Amino acid sequence: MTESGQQVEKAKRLPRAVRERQILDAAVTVFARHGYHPASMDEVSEVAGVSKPMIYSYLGSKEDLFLQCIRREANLLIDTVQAGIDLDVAPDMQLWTGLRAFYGFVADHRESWTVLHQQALAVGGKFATEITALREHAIAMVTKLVVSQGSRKGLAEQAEFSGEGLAAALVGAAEALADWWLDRPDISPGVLASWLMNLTWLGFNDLVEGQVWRPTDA
Amino acid sequence: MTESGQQVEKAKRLPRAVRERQILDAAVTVFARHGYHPASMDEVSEVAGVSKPMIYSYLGSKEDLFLQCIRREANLLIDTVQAGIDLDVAPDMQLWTGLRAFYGFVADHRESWTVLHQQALAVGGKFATEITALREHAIAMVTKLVVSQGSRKGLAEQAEFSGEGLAAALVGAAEALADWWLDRPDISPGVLASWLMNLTWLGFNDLVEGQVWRPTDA
Amino acid sequence: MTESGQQVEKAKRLPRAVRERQILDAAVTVFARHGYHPASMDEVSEVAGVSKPMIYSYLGSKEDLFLQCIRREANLLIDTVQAGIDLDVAPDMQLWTGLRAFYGFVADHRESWTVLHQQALAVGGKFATEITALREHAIAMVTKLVVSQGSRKGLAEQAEFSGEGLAAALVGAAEALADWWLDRPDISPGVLASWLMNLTWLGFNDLVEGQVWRPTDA
Amino acid sequence: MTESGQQVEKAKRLPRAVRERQILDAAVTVFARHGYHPASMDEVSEVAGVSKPMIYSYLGSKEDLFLQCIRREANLLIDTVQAGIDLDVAPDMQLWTGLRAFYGFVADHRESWTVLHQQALAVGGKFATEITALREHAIAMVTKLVVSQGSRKGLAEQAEFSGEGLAAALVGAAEALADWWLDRPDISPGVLASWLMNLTWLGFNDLVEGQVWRPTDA
DNA sequence: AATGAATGAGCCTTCATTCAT
DNA sequence: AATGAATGAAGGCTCATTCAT
Repeated sequence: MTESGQQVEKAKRLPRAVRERQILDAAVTVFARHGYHPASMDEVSEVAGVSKPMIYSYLGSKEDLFLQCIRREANLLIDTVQAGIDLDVAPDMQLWTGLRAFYGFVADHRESWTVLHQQALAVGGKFATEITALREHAIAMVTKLVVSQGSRKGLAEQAEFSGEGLAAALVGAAEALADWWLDRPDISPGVLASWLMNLTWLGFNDLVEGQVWRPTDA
Repeated sequence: MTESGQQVEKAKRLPRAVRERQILDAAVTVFARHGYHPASMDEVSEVAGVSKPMIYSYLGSKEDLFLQCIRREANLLIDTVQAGIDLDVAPDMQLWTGLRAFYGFVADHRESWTVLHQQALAVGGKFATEITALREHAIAMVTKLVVSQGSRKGLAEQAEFSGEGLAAALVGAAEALADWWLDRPDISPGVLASWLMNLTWLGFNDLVEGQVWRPTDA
Repeated sequence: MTESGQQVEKAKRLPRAVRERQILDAAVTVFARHGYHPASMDEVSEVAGVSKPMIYSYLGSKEDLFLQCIRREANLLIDTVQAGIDLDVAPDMQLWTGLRAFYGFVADHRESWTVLHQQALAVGGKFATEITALREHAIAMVTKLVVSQGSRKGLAEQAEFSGEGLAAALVGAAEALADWWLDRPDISPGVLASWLMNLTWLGFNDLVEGQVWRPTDA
Repeated sequence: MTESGQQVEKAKRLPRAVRERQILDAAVTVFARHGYHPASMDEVSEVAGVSKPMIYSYLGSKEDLFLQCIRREANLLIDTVQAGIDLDVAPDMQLWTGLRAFYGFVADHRESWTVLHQQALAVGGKFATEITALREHAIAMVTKLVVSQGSRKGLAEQAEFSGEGLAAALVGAAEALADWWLDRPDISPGVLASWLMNLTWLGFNDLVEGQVWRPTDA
């Protein structure tokens, strides 16, 4: 009050775009904290510092709000991973950089990851559809890498294996490791990614025999 | 009438244990159908064919009820898998038989699996704790196999890998594959288990080069 | 307490049918007092001496509740009027007795009449449909009387008049007179009915006998 | 720019009177569409193409707005009917021309009629008072005609009839016929008016000439 | 042993109304 | 003069839980 004429106590009357972001941020926090159903619009409005009618006016119903949270975070995840992949290197390195970017995202956006991974699926309906699409996106990316590696090695796909199945397993392993990681924050994203590479790309048996997969460069 | 004090005229009046099973069965169905929060005690009582006060009298609150569902199904899962593992064979075969038993359980108890895997975690609190314990049980089992295989091969655990981390990833992959499988019922449990063995035990790269892991006997 | 062991303070735990009647009675009162939209379920529950969940459990939503009020009162009105008509007398006397019964109903059930006449139509939707049906029932009854009187007098219906239109006007006049009457309670139902008979029946009789009023010029 | 200080660049900035008319027009439309309570100020502002604060600034609260709608439309109705009556002709012709003008108004201003007849009464309070006044105005006009016709015929008002009651019935019949007419637009206002004249005036004339209908027995 | 009857509490949603620009 | 931004207050509806029979 002595140093600055600027009063901060009333930061009201903000433009719509800003408020919408505030609300979505708050919603992600609250949905991550309680899950969809137990989360109350009251708590969202409180955390956002905005009255409930604004939420309804700007973002629509609770369902709409949740959906927009999911979409925003899902897109952020996709963009982050895609930006982290170096397309000019060998398939294994592409996978590794993608995984590293993925774990980076999880570390930087724990709430987003919680909402996407633990909450949205359980609710079902439109939300599960959205998450399923996200996962299928990931599986498709991994499948492409797997197939391209197969080609490089001059191998036609073996009938008894499903590239998509393997990719689904790999993606599931990556997700599970992310959850496991949440309580062990002292491990770096790169290390996690390496574990997965060694487990799935190289195989446990090779590991046992002393072979280790390592990033060629970064 | 002379031989038995039990009268037949009361089709009701079932012994407590039977009622409790009826109720738990109904609860699993309803929780799998809607998830914990949206599920209503009314629907449980309706599906169980039992009035609501009986549920409260026998099994306690909604939270208690859900907890007992989880525990019953978790124990069933553990028992089923444990019963499926042949302890007299090599570690890889133990893992394979365990996985096969796991997928058998998922196929035979879809509702149980849905409740355990998709719902309980999302609710958090005591429930998540319970599920986490279940998963840690699984991880511990797998870790033991992994370590024992390492010993057989005369290898000290390498510092840069966490047996538990690898096991967590493997368990996660197995769970993810179970979900992926729910929409593709034409694949047999054994085949799913083989995929996982090849992906994690043998490694994708070995696969590509023509090595394939196969069950030695069964 | 000294004179009677009977405690009246807690008249709870009544059978469903009784509660339903209590609730409907209260609802008619409240809807008549405020109209459909401003009426609150809270007030209905308060007037009924019953908690809100019972209303929803027994009668359904606010819309359902209103609809059932309308239907109950409409049927009561129809039954009352029909019971008041002596079918063995001449058409004019049938009309008169019907009107007298109608005004008797309005006098005895002011709230019912208010709900039926002033509120239900204004709300529109299903409710207006219901009221329209009631009115059409009344118009049909009157039309029958009008036509039978025409036949008695040996008159084919004249093309330039619509029996239904005349009946609608007559019914409207009767309703309007009922409203007008609400603030002048010292007039007896029979007198009101006589007024209407003199205004409309005498005119109608002239029509039947071939007299027609026509504009003299324009 | 030299001749006029008014700039053309502002398509907005309309004079207050114009804005008020816009708003009232929109309000009549919206109130006719939904009724008073379900109508929202948002919809009014949207239909009017004017922001909500302007409505409050120019016309006050929702209640004020509705009241001014009613008053404007009521005055329009009164003026229209009064303008349609030829005061130089016989009473029956005056009534007929008045009715014709009334039905002309209903045909030309359905929304106004809906608001006045179906909505305003149901809301009660000030609004019902306003409508009651309108109706009493109509009844007074008709009563005057009725009495003047009685005088022309040299008849003192008979004690057992209330000129006002008869007029109320006639007005009610006219209103009811207007509603009935809304779904049958192929009939001309003049024909409707004729029906009413035949139904009520002929009867009234008999009354004036001493004929009285009486119940034969009860 | 078993249940119909009953409710306190809370949540989603909307609306009339005003403030600050 | 004109409006986007903002909210207090209230209403419909549901649910887990218990009481009295």
